[in-house]
Amino acid sequence: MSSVQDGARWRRQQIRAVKEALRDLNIQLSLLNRQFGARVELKDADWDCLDLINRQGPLSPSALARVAGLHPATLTGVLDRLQRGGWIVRERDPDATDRRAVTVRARRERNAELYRLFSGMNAQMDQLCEDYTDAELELIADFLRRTTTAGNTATDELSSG
Amino acid sequence: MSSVQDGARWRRQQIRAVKEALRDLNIQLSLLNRQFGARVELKDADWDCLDLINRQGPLSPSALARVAGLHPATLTGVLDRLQRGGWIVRERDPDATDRRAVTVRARRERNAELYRLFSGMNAQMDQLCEDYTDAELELIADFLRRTTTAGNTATDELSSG
DNA sequence: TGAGATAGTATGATTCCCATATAATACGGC
DNA sequence: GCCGTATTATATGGGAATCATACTATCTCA
Repeated sequence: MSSVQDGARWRRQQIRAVKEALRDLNIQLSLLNRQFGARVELKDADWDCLDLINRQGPLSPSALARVAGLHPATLTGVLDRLQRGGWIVRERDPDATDRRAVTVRARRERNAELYRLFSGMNAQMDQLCEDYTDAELELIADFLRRTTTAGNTATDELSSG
Repeated sequence: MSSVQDGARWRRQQIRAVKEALRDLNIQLSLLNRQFGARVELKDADWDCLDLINRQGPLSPSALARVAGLHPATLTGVLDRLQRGGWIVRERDPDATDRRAVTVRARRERNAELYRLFSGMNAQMDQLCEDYTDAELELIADFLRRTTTAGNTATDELSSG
C-alpha cells in the first residue's frame, strides 16, 4: 500500500524531472541559437526564419510570418536582410496560380557555412549517442518528435487563443 | 558481413534521426518561446533573461550578460524593461563584499502568471509521459540533461572561439 | 597611495519593429 | 462579366531597441 503510493510519487517526480530537463534544454538551445546567429550577423528572428526556410522548404512570406509569429511588415525587413546577406532568394513564379505570390527559397550552396557552425554541437551529439543502444535511440527520437508536436500545438493555442 | 554493415548503416540513420528531431524541437521551442514572450509583452531576449533569472537564481547583471550572450549596455535596457514590468528587482546588497555589485532577483510572486502560460504545454507533456515506463522516463531525462550540457559546451566554444 | 581593471549605467548614432497605408491581384455574389 | 471585399507583398514613418563608447564608482594589487 505504502509502496504503491511511493511508486506514484516517484513517477510524478520522474515526469517533473523530464519537464525540467526539457525546459533547461530549451533555454540552452536558445542561447546556442543566439551564438549561431551572431556568427553570421543575424538577429534572433532572422536566424529562426532562415532555419525555417531551410527546413520547411520554399514557402511564401505570409506563411512564414504566420509560423514564425512575426508581423508581416517585420518579416519584409527580415527577408530584406537575409537576401542582402545572400542567404535566400525571393522568387516570383511566372506560372503560379496566384501572381501576387512570392516564394522564399534558401540558397543551398551556402548551407555549408551553416553546417560548419553546427559542427561542435554535432560532434558532441554523435559522441553522446554512442552510449545508447539502437532501441534507445529510437525511443529518444520518437520522444523528441512527439514533444515537437506538442510544442507545435501549444504554440498554436497561444497564438490563436 | 553484409548484415553488420547494414547494422552500422541503420545506426547512423538512427543517430541522424535523433539529431534532426532535436533540431526541429529547437525551432519549435524557439517559436513557443516567442509566443510566451508576446503574451507578457516581452521581447525574445527579455524572455530569455527572465527565464535565466528565474532558474539560475539571483545573479549579477554582468554574469547574466555573459551567459545570455548580450552586450552589457543592452542588458541594462533589458533589465530596465523587466523591472518596469515588475518582473524583477535590482538589489544592492549593503553588506556585500563588492559595493559595485548589483543582484538581479525575480519576483517570485509573479511566477504564477508565467506558469499559467506553460499550462498548455505542461498538460501535453504530462499526457505524453504517460506512455513511458519509469525507466524510460529516467533514460529520457538523462539524455536531455546531457544534451543540455553538450549545448552549453558548444555555446561556450562559439562565444569564446 | 596610485595605476589599472571591473561593475553598472548614461549617451547618441544606427538599426529595428510594427501600425498603417498602398498597389496589385484574387474571389464571391449578382 | 462587374463591383465590392479580401489577400499578398511591400513602403512609410514614428517610436523603441541595440551597441560602441564614455563615465562614475569601486576594487585589486603593487
